[in-house]
Amino acid sequence: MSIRRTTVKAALESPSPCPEIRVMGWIRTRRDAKGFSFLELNDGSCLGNLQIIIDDTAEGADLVKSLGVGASVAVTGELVASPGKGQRYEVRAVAVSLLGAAEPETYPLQKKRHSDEFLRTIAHLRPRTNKYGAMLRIRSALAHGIHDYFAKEGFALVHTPVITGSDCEGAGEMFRVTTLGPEAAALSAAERVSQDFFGKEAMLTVSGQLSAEPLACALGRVYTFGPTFRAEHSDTSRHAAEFWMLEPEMAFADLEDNMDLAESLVTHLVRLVLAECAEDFGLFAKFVDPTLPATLENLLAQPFVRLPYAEAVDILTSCKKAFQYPVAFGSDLQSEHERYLAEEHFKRPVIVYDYPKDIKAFYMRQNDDGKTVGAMDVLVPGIGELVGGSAREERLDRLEARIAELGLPLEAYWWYLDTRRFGTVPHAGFGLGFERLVMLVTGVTNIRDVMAFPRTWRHLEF
RNA sequence: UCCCCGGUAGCUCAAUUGGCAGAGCGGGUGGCUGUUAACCACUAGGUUGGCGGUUCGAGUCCGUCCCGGGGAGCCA
Repeated sequence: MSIRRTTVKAALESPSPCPEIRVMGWIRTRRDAKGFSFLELNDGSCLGNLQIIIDDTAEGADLVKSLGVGASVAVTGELVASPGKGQRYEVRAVAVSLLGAAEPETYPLQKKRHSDEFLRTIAHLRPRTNKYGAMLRIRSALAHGIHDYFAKEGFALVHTPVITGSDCEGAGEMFRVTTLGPEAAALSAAERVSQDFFGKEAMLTVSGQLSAEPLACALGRVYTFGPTFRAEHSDTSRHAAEFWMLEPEMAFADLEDNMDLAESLVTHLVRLVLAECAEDFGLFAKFVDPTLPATLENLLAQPFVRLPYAEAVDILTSCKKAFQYPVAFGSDLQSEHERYLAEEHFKRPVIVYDYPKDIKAFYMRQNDDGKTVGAMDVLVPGIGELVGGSAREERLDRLEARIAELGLPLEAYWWYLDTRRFGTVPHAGFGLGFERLVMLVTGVTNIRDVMAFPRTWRHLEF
C-alpha cells in the first residue's frame, strides 16, 4: 500500500513522468484557486520546490486550505509534466495527509526575505530557508570534497584528540575541561588538579598539529579535520569559539610543497562547488554577492601570488595607502595590510611566506638568514587569512634552542622532540579554517551564518 | 575588551526644529484567477529595548543598563 518516499530532488530530476509518487516535505507557500490549491513543497534535498496541485476532490483536500507555511505534509499522487510555467514537473495529488501543522500566527518564517540578524535568533528554524539550506548543502559538499581530495592524494585520515593535556599547542586561549563542580572552589589548585578526571589539567584542543606531526612522521601524509576550540574573546564576523579546521601534515615536504598543496586544495574545492553545487551556488551569486562568480573565476584563472614577507613589507611601505598601523619588518601584518595585498594590490589570493621568527610559533623551521622562519599564510580577498602553515623545524638542536629561547618548558615537549630525536624528516603542514572556506565560496560575510549552530563569545544558544 | 552605528506592529522599515505613532509584507475575513514573491477589498495588531531624568509635552534630548550590527586587537 504505502509507496516509498521520493525526494523532491529526485522528482524534479526524474527522466520521465511517474504514475505514482509519494513525497514528504514542508510547505513553502500555498496558492488557492477555485476548486483546487497549489502547494510548493520543499524537503531539503535541493533548493527547488516541487509544485503540488490538489483538486478539491482529492483525499485530504479539505485540510489543505487550513495549512500554513511551514506545515509538514505527505503527498501521494502522479508526477506529471506541468502545464504551467516555471517548472518541468508537478505532482497531481491523489491524497494529502498532514504530518505536522505550523500555526501561521506564530511560525516565525514568512514567505519573504528575512534579515540574517533575525534568522540567527531562530537558528533551529533557519535551515528551512532557501539560503541556509543552500549554505548547509554547500558546506556538506565541501567536507566531502576535502575527504575525496585527500584520499586521492594518498593522505591518511587521522583522528587527533579533542581533549589535550598539553597547554603548549600555542595557538590561543584554551577552554578548560573538568568534571569538578562548584564545590571544588574551596580546594587549592593542586588539590583540584589531583582530584580531577585526568589527574592533570585538561583542555580542549586549539590545533591538532602537534598530534598530526608524529602521525605524518610515520604514515607519510596525513590530515585531520575536526572541531577546534578557542576561548578568545574575539567578537568579530570571522571568529567562533568552536570551529572546524582542516590540518594536513606531510613528511618529506618543504615549504614549497606546502604552498603547492594549499593552492591545489583551495582551487580544487572552489571548482567542486562551481561544478557540483551550481543551483545552491546560484542563490548566493544572485542574492548574497553578485560579484561572487567573477571573484571565484578570477581565483581560478591564475596561480596565487607567492610573496616573501620582506617583499610584502616593501609593497606596503612604498604604496600610497594610509594605514592605521605602521608597517615595518618585524611586526606582524595587520588586517588592513593583508586586505590591501589581496584585495587592492594583487586582487587575488596571496601566499605570504618567510615571516620574521619572532612573530611566529616555536615549531616553524628556521631559515638560514637567522631572521625568518618557513611560515606561510594564504590571504584571500574578502576573507583574510584562510590558511596558516609552515615547514616544521625538524632539526633537534635548533628546535630545542628555540623552545629554550622562548622560555617554554622543554620537558613538556618530550614526546614531540622524540620525533626529531629518532629518524627525523623534513615535514610541513597547515591549518585551513573550514568556515572561512565556506564564506569564500558563498560570499557570506559573517561566520555565524556559515555554521548551523555557532558558538561565539557570550553566545551559547541552541 | 576598545571604538562607531542601531533598537518603533510578527518581519522590514518611516515619523521635519521635541507637538495626534505610520507603511509594506505577514496574520484574519471575504472575493477572484492553472497559480507560481499570485492578485483585489476589508480587518485586527504598539509599554517606540528596560529603568531613571529634563520638559506643558519625549519615538525624538540627557544618564544608565540590556540587546543587535560593523570595525579593531587576537587568530583559522
